[in-house]
Amino acid sequence: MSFLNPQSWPRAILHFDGDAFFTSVEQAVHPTLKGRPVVTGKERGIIACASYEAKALGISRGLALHEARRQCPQLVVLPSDYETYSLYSKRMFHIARRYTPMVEEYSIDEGFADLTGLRRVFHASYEEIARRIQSEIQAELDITVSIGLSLSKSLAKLASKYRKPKGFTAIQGGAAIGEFLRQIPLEKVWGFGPNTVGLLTKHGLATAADFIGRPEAWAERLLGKVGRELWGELRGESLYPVSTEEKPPSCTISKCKTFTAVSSDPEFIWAKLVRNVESALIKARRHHLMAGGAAVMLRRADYRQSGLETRLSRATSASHEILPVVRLLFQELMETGAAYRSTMVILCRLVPETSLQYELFEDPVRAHRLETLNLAVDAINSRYGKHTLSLATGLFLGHHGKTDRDDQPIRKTRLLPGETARQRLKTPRLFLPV
DNA sequence: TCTGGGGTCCTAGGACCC
DNA sequence: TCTGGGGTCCTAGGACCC
Repeated sequence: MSFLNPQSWPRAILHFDGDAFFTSVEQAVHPTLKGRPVVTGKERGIIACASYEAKALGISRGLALHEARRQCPQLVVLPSDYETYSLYSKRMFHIARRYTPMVEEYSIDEGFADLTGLRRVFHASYEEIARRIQSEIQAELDITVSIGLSLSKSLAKLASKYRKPKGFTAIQGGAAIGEFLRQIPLEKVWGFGPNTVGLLTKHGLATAADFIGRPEAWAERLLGKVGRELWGELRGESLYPVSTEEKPPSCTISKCKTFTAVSSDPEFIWAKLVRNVESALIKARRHHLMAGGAAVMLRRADYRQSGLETRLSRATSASHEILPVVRLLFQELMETGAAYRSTMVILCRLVPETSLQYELFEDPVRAHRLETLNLAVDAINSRYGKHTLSLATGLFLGHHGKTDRDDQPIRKTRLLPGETARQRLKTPRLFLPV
């Protein structure tokens, strides 16, 4: 094993991480909140982010609000304001992009930048460039970030978390890496979750240094591809590139909601599921996406989960088209008498909206498209019959309580216009209960 | 964490074809 | 009809992330 020459920066990867991002933005926008214990998450009753002042009083993320208020009566509780957080996020990434276009927006409050090769351009060391980015963010946005600078994304991310808030940690080459990783317990490593940590602990490992001290082949044998890659990343080999690609609109949209109390009432549970479907569809339409498949998951009182998934005969974002399908899945899944605590719907196989269905049913009709739309309606009606849509809706309304998978009216119904025999709704498949 | 909500990636194994 | 090998596609589910 040969660590890299201490003076060389084969790669200079920066990770910047907003300190208590949501509450910091709130304090920047409302300076009177500075120095006070602030939390966000009012709308959900659970703390989404706690300012450092709140953390100092023992308030942490995930805590129930009533509990937090009891502990700390002077707590300032705010609803999440994602619009503003996104705006600050954009500004933060914009500042990083003054130095390089190689910036990855990893999440709303953290990102990577590949600074490799910029020393000459800015007549500055990588540390100086990183510090400039850090101080410009603070000066212009009035929020702080913690910085990690190292040879790979995994190391940079560990470094930025090492000192917070407003931290600056650079780990370059050789002995520095080994020394640093000796202080890092396995569970801090990006990519080691509870299961992996458990496995590694069984093999006698405790720190990230222990991990990279094992042979590469050992890491790969035990943990597969991810294990080999992390092994290299932690030794300073940059294997995960900083990706500037805009995240393609996600392939799934899911909505889940936990009931305030568990329920075994099918009508109640169905109503909750319908709400999930509607909000998932609203999101889909906002992103101009249509779902080509749908899945339903129910979580039982004992937290076991089961679900069913199906493809749609064609993509849609119309609730009157999706709900009958979801109803089928729900009926198949719901066990009479069993108690449930949450429902989830997943819209999958999302594709860009082709606009016809959406325009037709959801939008105010625009005059210049009227003719096109009418033609389309005529075409659908003449091809599939005027009951095409009412069949689906009636199905949803009229078969309450039916749970037979071979339910004839359901199986035979042409759920969506445009379906062929091959595309017909497949028999739902069971997800294994967890 | 006694369990919130929204995602991504990887892999084993089955289906299907030649 | 059975057997075998090999390739590809798809899916379910695990694990992990913020």
